[in-house]
Amino acid sequence: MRDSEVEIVRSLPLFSSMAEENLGSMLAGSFLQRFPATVVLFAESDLTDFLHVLVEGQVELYASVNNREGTMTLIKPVATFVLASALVDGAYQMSARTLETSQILMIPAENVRKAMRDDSEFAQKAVMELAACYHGVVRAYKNIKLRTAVERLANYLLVQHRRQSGEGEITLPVEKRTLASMLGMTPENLSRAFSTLKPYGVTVDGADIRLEKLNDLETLAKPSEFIDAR
Amino acid sequence: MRDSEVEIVRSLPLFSSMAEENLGSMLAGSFLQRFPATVVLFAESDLTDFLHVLVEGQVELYASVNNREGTMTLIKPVATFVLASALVDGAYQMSARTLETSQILMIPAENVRKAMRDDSEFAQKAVMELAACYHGVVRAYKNIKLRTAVERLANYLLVQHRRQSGEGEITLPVEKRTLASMLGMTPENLSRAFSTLKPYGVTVDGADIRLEKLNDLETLAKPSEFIDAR
DNA sequence: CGACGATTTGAATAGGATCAATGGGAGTGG
DNA sequence: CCACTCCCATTGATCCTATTCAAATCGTCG
Repeated sequence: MRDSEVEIVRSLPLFSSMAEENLGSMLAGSFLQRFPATVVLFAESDLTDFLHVLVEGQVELYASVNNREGTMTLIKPVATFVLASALVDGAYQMSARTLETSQILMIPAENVRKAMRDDSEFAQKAVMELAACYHGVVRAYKNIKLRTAVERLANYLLVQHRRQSGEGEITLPVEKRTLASMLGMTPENLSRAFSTLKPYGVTVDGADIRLEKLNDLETLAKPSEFIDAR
Repeated sequence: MRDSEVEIVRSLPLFSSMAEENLGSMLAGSFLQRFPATVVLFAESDLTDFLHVLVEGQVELYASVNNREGTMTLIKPVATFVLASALVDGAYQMSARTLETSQILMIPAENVRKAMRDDSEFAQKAVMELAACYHGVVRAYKNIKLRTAVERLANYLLVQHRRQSGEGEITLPVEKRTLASMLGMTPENLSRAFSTLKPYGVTVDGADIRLEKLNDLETLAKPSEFIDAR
């Protein structure tokens, strides 16, 4: 591994306060791999070989039941994923695929578990990271359980607007069908949800969305600090 | 705190390998409290003062949006809850109420955070516990996102049957309206879901349920190792 | 016994999914 | 460069699932 790659890892809060030697030995046997789009990285039933660090590109975590499939979450660089699975030494619990060409640093799960045992600083950070992941899923769970499809879309748009700070204009970071799946609806229904939001100042042009009545949209969406990410 | 109470705490995997002195200092300032049924213990926006250990009774964790409300999970003795919130020193993220008269051991969250810093064994266990909690919510999320109401009920019945090992007979451990909320539907819809399951050998008599065609029910439910708890 | 809440049932409605057909881009190969 | 193909997105029609509103029944507890 190159120094620049080590730096990327080091820049993540999870690894920031790890002792140098422990970081080194954890990264031994790790490798950076490049994947094209649409590649399945692992299935939910696979044993967790690696903690993944998405360095570039985009990854979708999804789950399947029968022949239904749903997006659990989207990963953007730079971030780790499947930390919980890597730490408990079991199945991944979710499947993953690339949405774009991606670079992923793969750290052997066994190394991560060893690091947790040997480096108490890292264990602390792992606790914090896991707690944040946990609250993230709790938010997603509340979102789908307590809101309608239109409300979920409206809140999604508001969150994106805050993140992109685009002054009334945002660009969807994923294909609409992926967005639909993440929001727990069909692509058809997402189209209709956008139509429903037209009276609230939402206009759509491909992936470019204009939000011209933010106040009205907020009135509809009723965003909540305990569901919507900052 | 009495020795018997310390023993209860010690019996939980989370605290099992904690050094004696650390356990002692963590429990300093803790107290066992008795609550009647239907008492709100905290709201999702409250700052997390205590890690809770349910010693006896039953507790519901729930969330509210607008004036909609939904059960997130049910806690049964002996178990801790809101560990993640206690560790990160923020809001609870979920509200809690007792469903029955309950005894709850309340451990100051600050003590828990200190224990995590001081006791590396405890930090390890916290990681494992959090990872398990995380996977628990992921399961719940998949369940509600990928299954219909009838499927969720069918799988719930099968899980209860396995747990109660009642040879074709189970008893619902909660009121039907609470079960409905946990399964993400209205009480009316739960009634109808039970009716729908009649052809699959499910007969209802109050809280007593008989499952007379387990194979048919499984065919309908299509249980999944990665959604349904063991 | 009477009151209250839980549960059930019925009817109407709403929210979403499915099926089908059409339009639109992006990429491919001629 | 253009025609072709493929997949995404949209729209319409219909169906199904689940919620809402209303009313009746059942149980429990004071």
